[in-house]
Amino acid sequence: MSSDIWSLMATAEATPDGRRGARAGRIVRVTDEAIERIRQIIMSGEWGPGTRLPRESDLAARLGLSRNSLREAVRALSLLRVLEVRQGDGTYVSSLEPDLLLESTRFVSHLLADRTVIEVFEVRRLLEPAAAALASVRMDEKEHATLRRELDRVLAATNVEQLVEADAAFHATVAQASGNSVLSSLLESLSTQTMRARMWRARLEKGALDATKAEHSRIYEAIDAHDPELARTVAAAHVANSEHWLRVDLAAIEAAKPSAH
Amino acid sequence: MSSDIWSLMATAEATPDGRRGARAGRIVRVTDEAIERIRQIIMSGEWGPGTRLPRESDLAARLGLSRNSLREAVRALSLLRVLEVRQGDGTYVSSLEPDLLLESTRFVSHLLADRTVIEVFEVRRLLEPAAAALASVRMDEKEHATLRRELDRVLAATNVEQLVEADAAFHATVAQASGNSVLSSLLESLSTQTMRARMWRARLEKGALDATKAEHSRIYEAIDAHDPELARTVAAAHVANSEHWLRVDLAAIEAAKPSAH
DNA sequence: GGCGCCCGATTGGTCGGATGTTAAGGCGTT
DNA sequence: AACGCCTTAACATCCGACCAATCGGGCGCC
Repeated sequence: MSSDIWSLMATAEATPDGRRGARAGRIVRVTDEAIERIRQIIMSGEWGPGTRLPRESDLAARLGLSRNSLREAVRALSLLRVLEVRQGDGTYVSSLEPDLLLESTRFVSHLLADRTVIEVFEVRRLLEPAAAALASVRMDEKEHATLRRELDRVLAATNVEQLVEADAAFHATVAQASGNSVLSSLLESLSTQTMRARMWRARLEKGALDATKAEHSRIYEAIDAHDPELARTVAAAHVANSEHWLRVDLAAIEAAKPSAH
Repeated sequence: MSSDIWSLMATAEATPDGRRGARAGRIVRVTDEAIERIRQIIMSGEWGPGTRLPRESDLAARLGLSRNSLREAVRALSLLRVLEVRQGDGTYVSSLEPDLLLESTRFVSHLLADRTVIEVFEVRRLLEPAAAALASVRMDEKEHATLRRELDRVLAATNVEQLVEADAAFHATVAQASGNSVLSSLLESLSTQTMRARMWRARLEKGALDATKAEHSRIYEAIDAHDPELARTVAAAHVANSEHWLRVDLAAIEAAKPSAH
């Protein structure tokens, strides 16, 4: 029923002999239990952002497992940006800011299959216009100047590499100006470099470069005019067009394949 | 500039003596390098979904590190649902389906601070109406009957636990019926149990139970009528109201706190 | 043919130790 | 007194080896 598998993990106390309570016959790996225990401690507030954890051997003793197994748990939580390990110093709870935590989403989004990349794009189509609309009313003078520079870089770019880089920076600036860090982090996580490269490659080949650059100008102008509805509209149009070029590239790849049976 | 820190990791070949190329003086932990190497191998297509990896000792040798360090890397990728480890059998690449990969997002969303939970909700407000609209035109007869049952469970629920459970199931059904697995996975990841419990608790205390149940009925009816615009509207209203009750609960918690300095 | 036992393969977990890195405090110089 | 160097203790990093738990398949027995 409930799909929150982590919540189902046993949270039984570690017994003195190091064995864990195998509730209902379900065996639990000590490392997974440690991961869950640490998460619980953080969620309980006992360890807030920036807290320094006990040193590995002490924490291993407290959780009732070996240092090596604990290290597996710490490494996993470190990849999720929940913990921050500094060699020679100690292990700390990260700031737990959304942009940090949602980096893990970026990590896995690179691994999505071509089929699901289209679905990712449908989600972007929902988020990007909202971010542009928010940015148009919240953006201050400083961010404004930055966006103008990013736009100029997009307009000046000529090859795929430059285009991808400038395009990413432009959209990141808009997203961050939305004032919603979850929204901007999610948006950045869902926009991978490979995806961007595909789109720009297709556009270059089909001679759609100037049209796309013009779309960026329209977004900038709408935000510059503090017009949220216009910003929403032009951003939506831009994403829809981007999706089109992604499909073009995907179709080209599909056609090039020898197509198994 | 570029925030894709993983891409910046050195991908130098492991040298015979096990040391890694410390390019530009930057030290790289062997485990982090192994994580990146494995990701690269999967992205290259050499290891597709379901592929069985070489056994730990062989893979450790190939990547030029010890079995213990490799296990840290495997454990981390296992938490991200990229790898699937079966004791006594072997380690496999997971299906890499979005619902699996995005579970990591659910894991970290539990750790977001109260302040950012509001931001999460603003994102849900963007996604939920779209999911309802999609569901209203794509949902088939079977899913339809399921949704009807889930609605009845919501209407029959009386305490917070039942409400949270039934509510989660109802919205999950709608999201999955949208036909976009990325959208539904993201939506589920952003809706934590604690968040739901807070909202329902506030609604129970303020006597807003029947009104909220009616909102669920409206959503069901709109989908039943295959009316996407109506579904979008009632879903948006529902999320907006939910956000209101979340704010009520957050304010109550804030007021209860002794307020530091 | 079907059932059950056994064995090889593989991951799970632990231990002890050698090594490199870091922060902090003491000490000398300026 | 202020600054910079050096020592030292604390800590994470990494390794090799060992045994336990588990799974899957093969073999033999019924």
